[in-house]
Amino acid sequence: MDMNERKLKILEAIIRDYIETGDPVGSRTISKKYDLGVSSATIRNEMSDLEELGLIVQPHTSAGRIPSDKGYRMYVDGMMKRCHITPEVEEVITNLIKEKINRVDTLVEETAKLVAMLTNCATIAMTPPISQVRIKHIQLVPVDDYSVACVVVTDTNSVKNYVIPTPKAIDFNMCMALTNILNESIKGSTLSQISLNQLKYSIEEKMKEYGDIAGSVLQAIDNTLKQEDSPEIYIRGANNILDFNGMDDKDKTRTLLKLFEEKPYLSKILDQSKPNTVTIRIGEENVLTPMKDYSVVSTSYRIGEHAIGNIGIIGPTRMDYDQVVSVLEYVSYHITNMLKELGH
Amino acid sequence: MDMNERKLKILEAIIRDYIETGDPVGSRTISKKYDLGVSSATIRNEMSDLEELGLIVQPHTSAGRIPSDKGYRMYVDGMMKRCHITPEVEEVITNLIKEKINRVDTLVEETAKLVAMLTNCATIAMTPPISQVRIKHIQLVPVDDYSVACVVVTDTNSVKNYVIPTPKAIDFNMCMALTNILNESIKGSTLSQISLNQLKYSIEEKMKEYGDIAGSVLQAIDNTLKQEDSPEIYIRGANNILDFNGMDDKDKTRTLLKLFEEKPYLSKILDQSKPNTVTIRIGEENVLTPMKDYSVVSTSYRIGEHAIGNIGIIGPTRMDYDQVVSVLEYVSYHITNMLKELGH
DNA sequence: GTTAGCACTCACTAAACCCGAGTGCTAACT
DNA sequence: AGTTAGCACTCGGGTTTAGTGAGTGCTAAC
Repeated sequence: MDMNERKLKILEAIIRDYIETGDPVGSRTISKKYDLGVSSATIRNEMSDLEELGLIVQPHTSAGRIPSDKGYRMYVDGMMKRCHITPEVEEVITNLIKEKINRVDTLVEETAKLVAMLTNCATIAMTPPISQVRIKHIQLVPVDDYSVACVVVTDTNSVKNYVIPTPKAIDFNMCMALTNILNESIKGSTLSQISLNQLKYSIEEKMKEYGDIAGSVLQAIDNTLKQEDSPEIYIRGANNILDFNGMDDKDKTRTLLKLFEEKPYLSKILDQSKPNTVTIRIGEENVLTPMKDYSVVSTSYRIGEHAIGNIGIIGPTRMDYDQVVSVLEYVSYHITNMLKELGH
Repeated sequence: MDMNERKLKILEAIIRDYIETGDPVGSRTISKKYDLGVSSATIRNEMSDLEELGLIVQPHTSAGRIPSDKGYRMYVDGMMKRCHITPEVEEVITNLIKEKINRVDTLVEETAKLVAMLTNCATIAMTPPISQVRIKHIQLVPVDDYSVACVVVTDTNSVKNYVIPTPKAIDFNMCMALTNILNESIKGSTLSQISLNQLKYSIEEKMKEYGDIAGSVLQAIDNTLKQEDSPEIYIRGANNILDFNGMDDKDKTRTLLKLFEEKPYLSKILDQSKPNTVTIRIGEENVLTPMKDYSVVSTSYRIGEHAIGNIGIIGPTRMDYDQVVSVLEYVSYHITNMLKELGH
């Protein structure tokens, strides 16, 4: 048995209707609401085939059909339509980006909020990890005898700081000296391009008067930056998960809420997305077990050439894929665009 | 009609039992489980009085009684007992504090997590606002022509940065010059003690060669610091709110979840707490409307003399007040203690 | 003032029941 | 061969009914 034009149409009708209403959809509904020119009996036969193909399932005998993960997959691969972004939304987005353009962190945070509002899904957004963005300025500031703050200004105009324990006492003058040398060496590059360790010898050379301290401080900085290369992660619209499960399932809701407090896990969820496209993982397609009950749709935006941030949503497998994908595409496209100049 | 010894005992029994079981408690239960030496009929009469006094209520005829807000109030005011912190918990707390002592931010975050775990309530914790902590070092770093980053190292060894738009172009040398002067003036003080505006004239004097730029930059810094004087706020154990309402009430749960994404609101919740004590607001006692369905228990910890951070929990009015108060007291006492040296 | 006894209330549960949406199958029709 | 009408059957969900038991309030006796 094979797919044919009519089967596809019926599948699409089932999915559209189910996404809209949330009720299992029966043959009669389709023959009435969607104009296929055949009777419900014929549709019934086709539906029986679709079920055999694993594209739809029956929650129980004598109920209508609902799409399976595989059915949704076929839908998003072939039948999904981009949907229209209303002018009002468009305006909100552009304003948002314009206003916040100087603060990438808050821009991303606000974007997450917006996407959550538009999609009714829990939205995760993260800034690029520090190692991927170009560094405009780096500054060491003494904190106490055995620690310095390393302040990094990126070309996205966000400022990060790291408190770094140093192996040896370090004073203000030395901070300044090291700051100067560091800036000369790495200004305009990303940390993933330049390994601080490579600089070690040349810097020890230049800072002879401080002995081997400079080198070991550098080492400490390198370690900390590598360890704490974690981006900012925002989650917004968490309340939407209350509608995902048939409310019976408090345990699943709880599990999600707990995960939302684990930043490393959130970044794992978004890691799945590939650059320049919207990635959709439906139900069982998800690698991470707790996500197997949901769909994850994610994409990325770029800042300049290298820096890549992610944004994505978690929602029920029964979600309005058309809309979600449209929103994400639109948002990521615009963030990337508006930030283009910053990263050249 | 008046309270007497026996009525108090009965009230206490009702509250203890209800907190433990969650079921409305009847006269028979009390006469069996708690040894008051009188029959259920007598207790019944007393309960009728207690109800008249507004201390307990009946969810419906022919159900047992449950405490009212007023009843809980009488309980926490007079009958609550500190409860024992188990040695294991004690160890966890001390280890936590020892490990994280250098990073006040993460210390507070981890503490919130711990408290959430121990109390099964949603826990909010916040660091002191920057204006309250002593400043160890302040550093201006150029970001682009029209903005500088102001990096503030506090005597709690946490580092904050603020990106500040400047009215006029500002270069590296000027940053350094201003940095030096600022440090001389405000090192060791808190921003609430010293108004940057006071410094304006003396600084313009010292930096004559830059014209009035220094003054206006200072102004900009002052503005930003005042505006963004917001502390870090952490919320942990949000999932616990799923157990607060009788699951029927999805709306209330949703409202809470939404609020948890509004940092200013969270800080408002904790603002209610008075220094050096554990503050308890039961149900209707809360000023903030959405909190009127819950109890908020909060306290503060100190860093040095001035800096005050808050930590508190939101839970159902039916919560184990004994335990919650004990945990909060213990935790705040220990944070304050361990951080004492830092803030002298 | 305390207690035993008793009638009454009412939420909650389970069982019985009905309804309707939906299916699958068969037989007839094109 | 594909399509359709007709029909028996299934089963989830809602409604009704009855029963149960925890708990109260009142009264009368101790």
